[in-house]
Amino acid sequence: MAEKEFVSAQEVARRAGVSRSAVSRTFTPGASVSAETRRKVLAAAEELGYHVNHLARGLMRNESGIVCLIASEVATPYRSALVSAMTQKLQDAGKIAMLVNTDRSDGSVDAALRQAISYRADASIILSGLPDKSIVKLCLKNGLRLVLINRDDDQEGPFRISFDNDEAARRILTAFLRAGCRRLAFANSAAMTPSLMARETGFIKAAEAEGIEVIVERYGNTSYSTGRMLAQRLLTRADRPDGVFCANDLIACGFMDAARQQFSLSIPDQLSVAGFDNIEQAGWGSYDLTTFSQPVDAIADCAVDWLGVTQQVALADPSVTLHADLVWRSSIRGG
Amino acid sequence: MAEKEFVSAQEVARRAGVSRSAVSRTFTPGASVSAETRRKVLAAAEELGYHVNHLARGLMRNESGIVCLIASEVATPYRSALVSAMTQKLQDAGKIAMLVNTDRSDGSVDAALRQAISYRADASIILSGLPDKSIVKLCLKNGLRLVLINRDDDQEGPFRISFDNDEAARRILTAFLRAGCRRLAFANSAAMTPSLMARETGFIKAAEAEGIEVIVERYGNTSYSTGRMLAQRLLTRADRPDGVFCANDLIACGFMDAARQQFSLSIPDQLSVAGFDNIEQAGWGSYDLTTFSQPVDAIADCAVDWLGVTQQVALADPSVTLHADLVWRSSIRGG
DNA sequence: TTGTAAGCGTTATCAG
DNA sequence: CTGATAACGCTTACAA
Repeated sequence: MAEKEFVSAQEVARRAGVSRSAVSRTFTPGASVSAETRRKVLAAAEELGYHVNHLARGLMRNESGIVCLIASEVATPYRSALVSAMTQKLQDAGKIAMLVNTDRSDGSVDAALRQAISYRADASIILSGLPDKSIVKLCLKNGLRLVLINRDDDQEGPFRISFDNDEAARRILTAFLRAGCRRLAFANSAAMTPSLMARETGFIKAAEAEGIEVIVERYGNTSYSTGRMLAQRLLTRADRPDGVFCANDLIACGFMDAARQQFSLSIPDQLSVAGFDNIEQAGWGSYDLTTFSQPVDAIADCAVDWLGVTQQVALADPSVTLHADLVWRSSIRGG
Repeated sequence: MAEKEFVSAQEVARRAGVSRSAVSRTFTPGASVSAETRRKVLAAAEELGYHVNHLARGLMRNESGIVCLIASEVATPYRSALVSAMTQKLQDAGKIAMLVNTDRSDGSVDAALRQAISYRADASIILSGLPDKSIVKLCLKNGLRLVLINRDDDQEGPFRISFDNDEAARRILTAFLRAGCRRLAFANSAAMTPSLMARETGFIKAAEAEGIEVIVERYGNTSYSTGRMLAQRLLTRADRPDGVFCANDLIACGFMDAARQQFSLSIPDQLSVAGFDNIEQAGWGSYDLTTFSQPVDAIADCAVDWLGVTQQVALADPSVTLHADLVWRSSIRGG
């Protein structure tokens, strides 16, 4: 069984008693075809279970309808929220997402982009990692649009969407000071991606302007367990910090759990904590974390809108900086 | 700029001074081509930035290399872990994942399958929801393989992977009894998907066998906030339960937070809680939840292996039941 | 091993 | 509005 395989426009045409071009036109929005022919074609198609072959269509039109999503750590709350929003918006725009997981190797962003080229994707949205300059040039030459999320690098060509991390750092500093914190720390992973580093340096600079020195600790990957480890390191210091800005929410959650369970600290009375991302768990009762929201829907909208724009315009405005809203909860003592 | 578009095998052939079939063969594993020609072709391809057009290749071979992942609630911890594992394993098997988000509408699983047919996907893996019988038949007729995850329905045709929920229910009942719990409850969402219902009925039956009646509460969707709401309902009862099996971890986390914060209950001293899925957060310090692990890697392996199998074998063994391991943590009083 | 030629299922062009 | 015909870029007999 099952050797019959797919049904083609040819067969539909025969069945409906029309030419194959009539069939094609019926399934091409805005093509001129009479209501009667259309009806006959649709009936025959339904009966036979015909579906336009997007492979062949993409071959002809040089536009596959595929958009490649390139990401690592897809199971992470923030990343998965982004993937979810992206797939949704792409579908709304009539596109379909191809998801490439780059967890394994390091040069895999480049490999992912080659996949995108091979499938003649209309665009690639890079949610994590950074492609090599040469492959970027290759993509652009091939008409494959590139969107870079959360990368403040000075890459040429790709459309870049990122957040104003400096501004966020300044705002959270003010909040810490108003809460009466005296010894501030920044809890970072050792990943040193642009956005993480921007938060770190932004926080340090903002504190410097107030004459305060920030204790910085970096360790491991950007995860919950890293947060616990950072708590271990920061809270055993003689000059124990009383206000900690964590590079993201995952780290903050780990930090809070360790602070409470291993150091019996009360939050926010003895320790104020802030995070970044506003992942779902930040709103959970055990954390109720003050953090910055990176509105994934806005990012997705922004990216997908840009895909719909003409090439001319696309090249004109190569980047966008969004603002991260401060979500005030109870992990910082109220002013 | 960028109007040059993609480079074809034709151009590579010209550049390398060989026929276009030589180029094709060079990129077809196991085709007969001399080392010398191969070298020339590879050099020319590299120089020109040639990439095989998978659209055209798929058209010829009737095998696109695309596997469609159909899922709702992709941002959820369990679901995103599954998506991550699936994409990884598919890539290892030389396939590529197309992700279709079915959050929006209800009949969207069917729509997603139509997409899969249109792109001539080699298979579709349905992570949530249930397709209509007619579309399933259409897929199968078209040679599109179907995998159904966590669906114990009596669907014909698709390969089904699910967990032994009954067994899990029996085991957790034993644990509750050993912990000295007297009044048991099952906290479920109103989604009533097969796996959720299997856990519920399995738990009820197991308790019945011991002469115990289970309080069942169902509410809303399968989420953290539902867990809080269920705590509200269950913990205000006159016969307040002291052992609660939650349909999944997300519900359990919400339940625990509400139990502690709104009812000042100590877990596990005054209340034992168990969940299902073993999402990352179940292991976080604030929850340390006893739960069942649904090993996403095993599921993904199982699904992807089946895709590689010949059609004959594929039809022979239409389903697999995996065992969910009990992950013992501190949310149930120790025996 | 190599090249030639015939498809794969579309869409776009161009007469009618 | 409709139908033939020529691409699109590739793979695969078949013949050399």
